[in-house]
Amino acid sequence: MDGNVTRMIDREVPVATKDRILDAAESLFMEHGFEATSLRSITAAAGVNLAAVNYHFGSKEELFQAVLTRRLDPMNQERLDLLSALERAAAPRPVACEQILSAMFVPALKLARDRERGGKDFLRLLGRAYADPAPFIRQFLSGQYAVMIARFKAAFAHALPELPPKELSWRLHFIMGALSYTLAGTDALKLIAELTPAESGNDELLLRRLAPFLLAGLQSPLPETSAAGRALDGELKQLRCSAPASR
Amino acid sequence: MDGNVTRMIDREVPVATKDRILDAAESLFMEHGFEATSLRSITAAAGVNLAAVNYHFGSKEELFQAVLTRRLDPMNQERLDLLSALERAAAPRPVACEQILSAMFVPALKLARDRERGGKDFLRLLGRAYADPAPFIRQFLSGQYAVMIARFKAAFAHALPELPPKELSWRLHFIMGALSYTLAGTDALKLIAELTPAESGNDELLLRRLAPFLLAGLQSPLPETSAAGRALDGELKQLRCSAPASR
DNA sequence: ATAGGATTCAAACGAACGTTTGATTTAGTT
DNA sequence: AACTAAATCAAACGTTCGTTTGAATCCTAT
Repeated sequence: MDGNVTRMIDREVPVATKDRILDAAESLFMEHGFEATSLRSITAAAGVNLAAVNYHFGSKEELFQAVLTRRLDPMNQERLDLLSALERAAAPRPVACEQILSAMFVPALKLARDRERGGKDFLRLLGRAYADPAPFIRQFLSGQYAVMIARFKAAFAHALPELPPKELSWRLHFIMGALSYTLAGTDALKLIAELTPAESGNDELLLRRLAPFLLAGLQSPLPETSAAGRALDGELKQLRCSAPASR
Repeated sequence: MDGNVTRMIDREVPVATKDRILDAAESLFMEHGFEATSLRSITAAAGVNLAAVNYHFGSKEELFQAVLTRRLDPMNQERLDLLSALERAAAPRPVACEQILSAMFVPALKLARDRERGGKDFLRLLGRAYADPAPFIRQFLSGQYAVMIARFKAAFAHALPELPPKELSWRLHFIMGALSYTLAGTDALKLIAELTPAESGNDELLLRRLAPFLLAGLQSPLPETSAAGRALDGELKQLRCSAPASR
């Protein structure tokens, strides 16, 4: 339709259409979610023909997976490389918790800063994908993360030898929850409203505040000896004695 | 279609259809999300006519809000009542952090246990709604939670006088993230796979492990003095010096 | 018994969806 | 220049969606 169709810059002009689709899909999936985003809106935003998605990617689901894979694979690989470097540097001793956490966060931060390669749009999309009920998304993420999670769980287990494995699993679960929710940036509650716009849009600032919070949680005492655990005990005991379903 | 249409039990048979729709919608919205759930599947599961939703609720969006309101309003009211009771009992002194947390968690636990009134299905739906990008859902939740969040934020501010207000906002944000993610129970990652089925399905056990984790995060040192903050600093300094977008 | 409002029903509405088709254009090889 | 495979295109496919309609039915109050 428009003029600049074939830009023969230096090298690599393999499939401009594919990348245009991926960029548009990344932005629109981020904004509206998977189900609420139509292929017609994606192809219109990308300036390509409607049939191009099915031609290049096969289906809408495969397009979504391609959007995730494009940035997730390098980021997770970088996380693993960082962790390996930390483990080598720590010699026979285990890597400290805060350093393991930094190996998880730094690649995410790096990606958030890189505006030309998706930037925060992608992190928001990723955070949203974690909470999506679609089975194909859950399966896909499980596969993508399996090895990385296993490596990091083992590292944390060495750093926190006194923590039972099950407890560690729970805490990693909580960490992923806080991470994905904050990255998604939905903020259904208006907690962030009182922060300045510059702050609420700054992923780096966000992760730098999240890391200490999660580190403290990781190193917290076991539920049986925690003040919170005992407080819950007290309230629940009352609950059990009172009417189970009053009103 | 079937036989038992008009059950004249004691009192209150006002609108069985409305409740049947709400129950079916709660379960299906929980399983597939808002966009991916059709009114036809809801009305079929409820055993009512397709037009009943628009007749009784007006639209699909209003039905979704009705599903949330039905259980959210009483739960949030109970949270406020609990917090008020704690504040009265603590006299002029501020309520302890762990008790404020318990005032947030106990009503959720109570609802999770109450199978007859939605139980965990509703909590999973709620957790999913937090992460939904649809504007009408975000607006609705903001309105529902505004007063409760304000009250609890003030309580935490009194319990943690040394914590800057902005930092408290962030930490409440992280708490809501971990809470909604764990309640949603999507678990895109296979962290929970190694737990026994009895454990992974037990919301009470989940919240009793989450509370100490979050309490530790709330009481953690400020980012500037935290080990995690310093670890991130170190890694990021390297990052800034190296190539900003290599490969 | 009967009028009248509330509810249920089958049927259809137009719109939007993901996907497919077959012709047409583009780019690269011989 | 002729051939071929890859890529793009307009158009249509069949399906499903949320919503509306108008008649049939149920319940209640007179």
